[in-house]
Amino acid sequence: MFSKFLSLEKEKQERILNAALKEFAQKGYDDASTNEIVKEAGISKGLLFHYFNTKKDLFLFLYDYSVEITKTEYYGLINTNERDIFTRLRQIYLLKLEVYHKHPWLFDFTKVAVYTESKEVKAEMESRKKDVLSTGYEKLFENIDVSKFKDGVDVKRAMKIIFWAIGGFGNEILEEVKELELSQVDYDGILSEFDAYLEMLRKCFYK
Amino acid sequence: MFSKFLSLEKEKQERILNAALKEFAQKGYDDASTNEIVKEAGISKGLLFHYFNTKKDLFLFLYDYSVEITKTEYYGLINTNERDIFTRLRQIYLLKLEVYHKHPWLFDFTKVAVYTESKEVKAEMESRKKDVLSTGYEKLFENIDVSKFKDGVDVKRAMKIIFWAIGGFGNEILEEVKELELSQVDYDGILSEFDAYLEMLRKCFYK
DNA sequence: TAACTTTTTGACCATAATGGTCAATAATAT
DNA sequence: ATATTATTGACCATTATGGTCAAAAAGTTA
Repeated sequence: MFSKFLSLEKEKQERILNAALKEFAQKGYDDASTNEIVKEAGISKGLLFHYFNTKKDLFLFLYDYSVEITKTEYYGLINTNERDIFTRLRQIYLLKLEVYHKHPWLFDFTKVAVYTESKEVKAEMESRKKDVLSTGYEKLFENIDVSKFKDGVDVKRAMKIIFWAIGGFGNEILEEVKELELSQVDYDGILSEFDAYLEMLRKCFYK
Repeated sequence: MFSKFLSLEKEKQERILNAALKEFAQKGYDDASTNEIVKEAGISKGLLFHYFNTKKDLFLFLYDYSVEITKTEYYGLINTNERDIFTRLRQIYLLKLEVYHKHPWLFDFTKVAVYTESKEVKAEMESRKKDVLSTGYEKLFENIDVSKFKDGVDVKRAMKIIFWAIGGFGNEILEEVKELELSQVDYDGILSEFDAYLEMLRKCFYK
């Protein structure tokens, strides 16, 4: 069905995909404009509809594509054998940073798609959401070794604090990094800053 | 200039204001529709333009209104004499929850307004931003008593962690609470949950 | 070279939505 | 009953929408 599109060179595919993800992520299904997408992607109107019949088909293709990427490049790579929550979350956030760089609008798009209220696509989204991977949020905390926490610490709450703190740090970094090229990012600086925070939290909650 | 609008009954004013704040907050200046606003506010098209000449005037009025509210009902009420960071942030977040309830779209709108790229209003926003109140973020941490922190703790980082954790908690609550009526909100439950988190953080970082 | 296939274009549709107007109606005050 | 004010919504020109399609450009095969 999308074979024509899929046999394009990767670079062009990505350009179109990114443009479309961005537009939908920013405006939602109804308000997203195919004109904007083709302008941003640098292709003609006709070509977009040549690849993806309709706006709706494009949207649903993007969703399936996003789920696939999320599975193979994010959730699928989370190592649930790592039972130390700090090491685990460290790994996960580095992963997320990478995915973010390769697909800057993927997470935003997924969120918009899942929560869309648009009549045109809601039904299709609803049926897709049924066979979705476990939310991932659960996966973050799956099989964590709780015996490492100090006695008397409410582990659930502690994990939430850790989660929020890392999320806050992550968002701050993401803001800074969003515009930059991968090569411009000071990975080492970010990492040592990150580790300083993890170390503080470890001292707070671990034995 | 907006005297006609300002002499309306408060209830109607609020209805119009909230509808407009919501539409602009959700779609940004360019994509916001005055038709949507009047529909949501339950007034006729003509009336909106009778009160606020143009879409642009409405937008700028809303911004000034938002700044005013933020000043008088939020930043202005922060007690910087309270030097304990936990007590301070506790107070601030309760305040924020209240403002959120009275004006659910105010914070989102302000953000959208400040970051807008729309040609129609960018210049006016730029000049307004100059004489803006200190960002508030600074005010959160102004005059905090750092001597209460454990020796050897990097206070700056600790405060960030505290800030992120509270922000995370706050957002979670906001999500839950957004739709509800003020009377339906289980303030006591939220508060005791909040206090449990604050207590944990206090144990982490205070002497 | 020429014939044929595939990819790509953008001017062009009907339709719908946009910000804004204004004569006319309804509500209120005198 | 008259004058004033508040409110309506059909209407306007303009712009944007998702989608089409004949034709041009690029690529392939001979």
